[in-house]
Amino acid sequence: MNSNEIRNLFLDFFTEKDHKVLPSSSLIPHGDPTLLLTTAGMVQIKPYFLGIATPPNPRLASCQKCFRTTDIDSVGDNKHLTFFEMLGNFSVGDYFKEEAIAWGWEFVTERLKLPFDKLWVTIFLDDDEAHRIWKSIGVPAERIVRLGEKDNFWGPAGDSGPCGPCSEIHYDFGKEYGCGKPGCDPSCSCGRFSEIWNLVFTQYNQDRDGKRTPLPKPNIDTGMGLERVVAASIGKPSVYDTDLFVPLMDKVCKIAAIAKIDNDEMLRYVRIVAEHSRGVSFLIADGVLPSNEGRGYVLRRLLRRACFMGRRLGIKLAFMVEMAQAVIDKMGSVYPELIANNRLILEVIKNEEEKFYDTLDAGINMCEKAIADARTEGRNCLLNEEIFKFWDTYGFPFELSSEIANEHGLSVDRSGFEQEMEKQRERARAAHKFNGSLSIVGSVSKHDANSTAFVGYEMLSTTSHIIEIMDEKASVSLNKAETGQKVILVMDRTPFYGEMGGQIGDTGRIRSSKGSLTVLNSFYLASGALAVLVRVDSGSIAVGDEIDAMVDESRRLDIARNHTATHILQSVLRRVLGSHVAQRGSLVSPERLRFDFVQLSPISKEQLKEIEAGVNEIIRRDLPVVTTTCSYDEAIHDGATAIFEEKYGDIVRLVKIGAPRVSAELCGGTHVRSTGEIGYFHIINEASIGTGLRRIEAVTGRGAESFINEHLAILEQIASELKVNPVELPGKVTNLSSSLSEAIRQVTSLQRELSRYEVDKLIRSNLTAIGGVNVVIAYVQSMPTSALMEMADMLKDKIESGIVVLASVYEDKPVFIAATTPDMVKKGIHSGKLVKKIAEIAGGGGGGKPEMAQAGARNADKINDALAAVPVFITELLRSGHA
RNA sequence: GGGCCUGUAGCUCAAUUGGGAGAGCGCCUGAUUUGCAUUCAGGAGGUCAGGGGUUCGAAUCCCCUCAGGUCCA
Repeated sequence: MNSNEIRNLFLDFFTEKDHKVLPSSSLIPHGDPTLLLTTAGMVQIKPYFLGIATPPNPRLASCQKCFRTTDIDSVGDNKHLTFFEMLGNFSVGDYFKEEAIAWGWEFVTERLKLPFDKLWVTIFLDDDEAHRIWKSIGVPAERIVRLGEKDNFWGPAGDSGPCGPCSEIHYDFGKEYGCGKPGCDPSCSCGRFSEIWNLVFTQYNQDRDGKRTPLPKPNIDTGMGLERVVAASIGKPSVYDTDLFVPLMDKVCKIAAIAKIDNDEMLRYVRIVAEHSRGVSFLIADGVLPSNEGRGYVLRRLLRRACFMGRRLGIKLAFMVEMAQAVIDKMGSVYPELIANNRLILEVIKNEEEKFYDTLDAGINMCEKAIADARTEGRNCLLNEEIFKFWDTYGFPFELSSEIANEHGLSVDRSGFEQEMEKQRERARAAHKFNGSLSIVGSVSKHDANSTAFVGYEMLSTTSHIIEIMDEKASVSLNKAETGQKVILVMDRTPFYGEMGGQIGDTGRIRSSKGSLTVLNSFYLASGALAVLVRVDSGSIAVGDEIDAMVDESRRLDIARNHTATHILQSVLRRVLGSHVAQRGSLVSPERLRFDFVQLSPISKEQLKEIEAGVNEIIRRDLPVVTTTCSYDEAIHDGATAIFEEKYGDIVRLVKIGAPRVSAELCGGTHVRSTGEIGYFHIINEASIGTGLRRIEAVTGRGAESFINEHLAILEQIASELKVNPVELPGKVTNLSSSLSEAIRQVTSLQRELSRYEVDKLIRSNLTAIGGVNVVIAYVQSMPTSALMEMADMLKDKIESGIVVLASVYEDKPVFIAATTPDMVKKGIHSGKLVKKIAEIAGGGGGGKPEMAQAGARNADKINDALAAVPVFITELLRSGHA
């Protein structure tokens, strides 16, 4: 049986057992910032298990894309993978152990038709119930193995929460694949047994002290790795022998011109390239882009490892693009996101692969430099710290450093390198520990999403009742609030839009017979309740009060203009730049809108103008904006743009602009009725916000009006300052700037002229001889240090041999320059030492080179004293210099 | 989350213990008129990533922020 058959077989089987099949969710877990990537089938089920959300059906099944970074170094053996597909069936408080075990066994033996005598099961130490059930369906006791917490107890995630024993089905490939020891069973890690299915019985809740209490409604959570099951079904111990990998490995061999894989090392490299090419393709398809942190770094590391392994196989050219295309061709029919993002995937890989080769080139240079250094120091090895630094700081692989060193007859020390690596790991771990566990910010709210009716789409004011009052942090329940207090309220009906999908929350007013309140913000609490933050302006408010709630209408309309404009912008971006443009973030506030999206190449000024004009054209056509509700499937079938994954089975809200439409997006936000209401759209900023990501900020309506007015006012102010019409400004500014630089040129040249004149004067009036040496000491007019130095240079030229000391005041501070001709330097005069002594008298210090030095000081009134001391210093220096 | 490295002219990079911001390539002007990067002379081009601090004085030292690279988790 091949992978497609088994995938379908599984989902069909559980459909028969009244399970609802959920499509795979994205590899980027949405709504769970604590998770880097989707690591198991239960990730999208978790909210149902925790009771935060209601499942569409108590029995669920899925084939889920998963990605685990922990096994990255083990990839290439028979069973570890980074990217894999996980089949699973789930019971949310419905069936339990009995059914889970029976169905698991039925599927494996009757549908997969795995030979009965090849199957073993493991259970948790004291789980006698599981033992009884397995035995009752016919598994012989000698093939039921009891294992400890490490293997057969799941959870809790973190230090508390739901957890329970689990039970695994293992496939026995036979003695010839194992260690051959007599006691060999599924607990042995020799490779003879493969864990194919893990059934988790979530039946306890564990508190912080480790105490477990039974859950009233236990859950079932199972996971079966598709790759391993396919391997077992064809009786092969390696996942790489399945139809999921064979074509990819053939492709690697073809590119590397390998006729036959004839050693273990080569096999491992081929496997890694094939495995990683799947991972990178799927990550990019789900919206991950290379970066130096988080998910992006996982992607980058995977791609670079694959490139490096390819290199070791003798592949000289960039090849990962070809590999990715092979993955897309193989898996695209099951995972359409690969096909939808085909171009993006190839382009990202191409860019990243090129960057990696740059890193390698830079590394080769560093390495050769280090080898040359080692030679000159007479070493016959490269230092551990050096090689580690190449890897740690510049990403240059150890293996390459080692190769290059060996070519030059130098040795390297692998264990030393590993030690440095371990130190690095230790540092990271230590830093992690102190951080502690994150405390989840909850609220005391007893309400959830169903407690409040949101009527804000149809009306901007309504009567309603207060059903809950909490303090500002939602940590204490209150019965009432008085004037001056800031509290959080939940109402049974609300017109206030809670911050969601980038659109910020409404503000407004609440009035009752007893009080008057200002609504400062609207948002959703962790419980799902739609709440408002209010300030009690006068009177009081209590639970149960009837109130009138009114949204700030003009602000709401500003927001609506920006939100509808955001939808138009997205559709125009796709038209102008291409269909790869995908939303990565959005902010809709009354003042402006911000839109982040995937775009690998920079956007030209012309394109930006075209985008802006395109949006305004749609605004002027005054197209109707229509919102409808329908099922998720209908919407997607209708060609709507989904931004974040909606929950399966949800009724979604679809916002369509125009007919024939220019945009259709799933969106819960508030919009204008027709595009003409937006008035005018103006882009105020466009910038890169990271690899492959760009951001556009824009204003509309009133915001655009005030933006343009402000800018026109600035123009007019400048024009009146320069006494010209605004249209004449460009010419005027060009003239001004060129005449200014001309003036500056003249001033510097005149200054130089003046200095020359001054120099001649100083030679006549201030040249003295000290101990037979020409010395010029002068206090000159204010000028910057560089001008003083030029003057000192001129004086040196004139006197040919001797010492020059100049003083001046620049920006209220004394400045000293000392300059010495080369022959006097040889006689022991150091300008730096001299100028330092001089400046010290005026409360400063200085230094410089022997020929020329500068100093600054604090006391301008001491300059004359300082200069008076110069002859003494020179005499001293001359004496000690001669001695 | 924790390290390490980098940020200077359009590009590639220098700048010694803190002391006058530079080179090569490219660009502009003028000569040269040539075997395919001709040569020569002159010129423009810099918030030394940004902000704060230490100092008489900071590209240089310290702190923070931003951006890029890289490793570990």
